[in-house]
Amino acid sequence: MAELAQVVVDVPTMQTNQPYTYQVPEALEQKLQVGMRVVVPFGNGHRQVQGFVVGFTDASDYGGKLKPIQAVMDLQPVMDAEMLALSKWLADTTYSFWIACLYTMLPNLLKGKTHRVVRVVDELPEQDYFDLFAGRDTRDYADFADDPTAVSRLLKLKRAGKIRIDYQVENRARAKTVMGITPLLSFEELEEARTSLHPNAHAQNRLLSYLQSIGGQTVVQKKAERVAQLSAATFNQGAKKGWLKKVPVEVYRRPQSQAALPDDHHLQPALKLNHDQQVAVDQINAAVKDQQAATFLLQGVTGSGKTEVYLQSIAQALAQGRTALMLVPEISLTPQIVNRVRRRFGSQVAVLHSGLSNGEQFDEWRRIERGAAKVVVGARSAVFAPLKNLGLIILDEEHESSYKQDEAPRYHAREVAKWRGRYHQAPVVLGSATPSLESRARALKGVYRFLGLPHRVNKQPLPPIQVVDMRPEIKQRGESNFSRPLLQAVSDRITRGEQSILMLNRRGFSSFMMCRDCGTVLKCPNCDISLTLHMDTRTMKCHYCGHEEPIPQVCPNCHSRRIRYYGTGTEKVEQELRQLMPQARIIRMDVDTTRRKGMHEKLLKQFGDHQADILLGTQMIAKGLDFPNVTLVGVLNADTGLGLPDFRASERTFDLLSQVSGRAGRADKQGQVIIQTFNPDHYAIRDAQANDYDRFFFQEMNLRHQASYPPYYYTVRLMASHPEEAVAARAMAHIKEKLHQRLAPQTIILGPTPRAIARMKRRYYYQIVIKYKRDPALHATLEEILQETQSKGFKDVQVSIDPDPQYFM
DNA sequence: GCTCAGGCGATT
DNA sequence: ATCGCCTGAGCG
Repeated sequence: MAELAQVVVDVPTMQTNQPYTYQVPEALEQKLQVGMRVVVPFGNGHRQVQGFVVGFTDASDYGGKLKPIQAVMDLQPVMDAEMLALSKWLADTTYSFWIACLYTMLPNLLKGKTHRVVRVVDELPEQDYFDLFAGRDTRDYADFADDPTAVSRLLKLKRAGKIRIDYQVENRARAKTVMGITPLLSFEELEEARTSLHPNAHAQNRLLSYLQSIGGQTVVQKKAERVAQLSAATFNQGAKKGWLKKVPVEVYRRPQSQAALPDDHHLQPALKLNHDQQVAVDQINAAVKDQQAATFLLQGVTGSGKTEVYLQSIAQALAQGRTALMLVPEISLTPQIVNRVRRRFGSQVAVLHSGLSNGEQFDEWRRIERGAAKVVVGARSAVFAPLKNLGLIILDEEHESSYKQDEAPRYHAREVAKWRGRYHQAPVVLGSATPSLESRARALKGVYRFLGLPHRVNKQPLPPIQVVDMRPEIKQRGESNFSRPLLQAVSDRITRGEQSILMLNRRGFSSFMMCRDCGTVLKCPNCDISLTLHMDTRTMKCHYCGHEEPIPQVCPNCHSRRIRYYGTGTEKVEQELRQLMPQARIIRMDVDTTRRKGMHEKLLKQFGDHQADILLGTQMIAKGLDFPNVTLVGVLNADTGLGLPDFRASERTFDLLSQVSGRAGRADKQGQVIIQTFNPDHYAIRDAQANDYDRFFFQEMNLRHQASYPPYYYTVRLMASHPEEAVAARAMAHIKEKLHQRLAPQTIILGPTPRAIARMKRRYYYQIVIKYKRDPALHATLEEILQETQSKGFKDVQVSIDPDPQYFM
């Protein structure tokens, strides 16, 4: 007796964050299933919204009259039981709206668009009818949206009952189709048709033979034209004569880069494993086979063949009839690893990442959902890939902070992966050369199972790392981004026809305008941060709100002309490098040069083809690249991140330096790494130089222990904002008081403090950081705070909660 | 998020 | 008395 449906509606607010009960009209009773999207009326007026059916019930304790579901948007559920349960868990643990979690887990196209349509229902004054409707009866409300006078006139007419505003939810999820043909006649009938042909009708004759050859199948017309060497006109004639019919055929929009890959008959075979790799693969396989939801930490130095372990483990999972999911930090950054998976597993691989168009994303999702793809490679959100019967989940570079989403829902892909592993009784493999302290500590405690790959596959030593102290360099030669040893090394490579990668660590860094006379720094009018100089557009930009203004000629404060830019951006470094080495060919890679789609791949390809001697870029060049001709890696400023007010600053610096060092000399040529720093004695730099993860780990663990930070404590960050600073501060003080009353005495509450960037988008931000080991009251207290800050005492105060934050700025 | 009702001051 | 704007409640 499932006649009432529980629907989560697309109204992301605290108050509506619960399923609403709707009647199921008789006509929909057979069609409707849990996990489908529906259109439901919601609220007053003619409003309708998209929603998700999350359950059925036969009774409701709601006092009012139940409304009926208006329409079903899907033929098949878009969420199965696993995904629904996961969405609920996600909402719960990240303190987010259920509806937001549902959308996060699905392709963008499944978020319906609502249109508002203005409809004339009664005689209008001539003037209004002419001005607003131009003689028509309906118009799209969006046409008026940015014309305030028109909007107010419309509202007046609406109050007078002359017009209505209707809502329409548009389902944007459509499969792409191409024209196909299906023979309508049997072999014999086609033969019969042939006898009545004019002797000169060669083309039609060939068409008949072709139709006979495909035996009733539907074929894409373009393909038929090619195979049978016929024109579209002949097919049209065939259709007219009733030999065949034209039918739309669903096709998948495949990402362009996929076209160039070899077909399934030319897949790359597995490589031979060394002993350590074999041990790792065996352990993982055993867990897959025995359906153990174990988490493995696979720690392997650069070049130790982690990827091959992943691939062979995936192969085993497939051999067991199960599917596999492999996550990589940001896929467009690592085309090489994606291609390796594709070359091994061919067309059963689906790729999901942010560079796909909505259509491509939707189609890859459908291939997975229908079981056509059994291996999924993707970035963070691919952790929600609708694979059934998962046998193995891999997170490569598990320490990467990009696995944590920095907007709501603030989930960590690692935790979602572990959840899915438990659900499917499948192992999760976390791989890294420099595991996060959290993961390594868990491996030490036996919570994760440790697998080590301490040796490089090619037995080559890691490249020597030279640390250059910049302090004497600057003293002797004045301001420069390049030390003499680095310049010498780069110029040696150019002489030898080899290549160099130079990395500028830009974390917490920007080029800003500063007046040399009065010290005024050009700041964003909306946010409390300095504007960044962008030479390409010749503007000053705010990286937080997008505000843009021309580069000033004079200081806005003292009108001095001596206003200059300050700091080091890749553009400025490039300029200096061009001056120092006019003969060098340089490719610059940063957010500016890679903004356009496909530029990333293009620049990397250019560099790979040796069209440049130097690849100069930000962190984005540190990961996953593998160019055999690169024998020098230089880090221009190793320590800009060290000074940040963030307990993970050292860990990130160590990771970055270790990571980037692995980029030198991976083939037969000996590589070299040069790190420029003002802190040559810092343990993160020293240990990275010595390639000593363990020493870094224990030193850093010590510090975390003393300061009660992860992995010894968990952290949660609470943020509150308001256009007025005092209101934000007062709200936070109240929240702190509440936390103090409710939380365990061992729990540490830091703050409230203004955030490092205290004002953003015209709002003032305060934050509280909670550190706890175990606090049974925490979850309920935070939920309560979210509820409470909806009340009138907290008008316009926005509160957000970030569990396990990756950044504290 | 959006709408409507009720309250209030401004406008005729 | 009427209009316009703000605020808060409720949405099934």
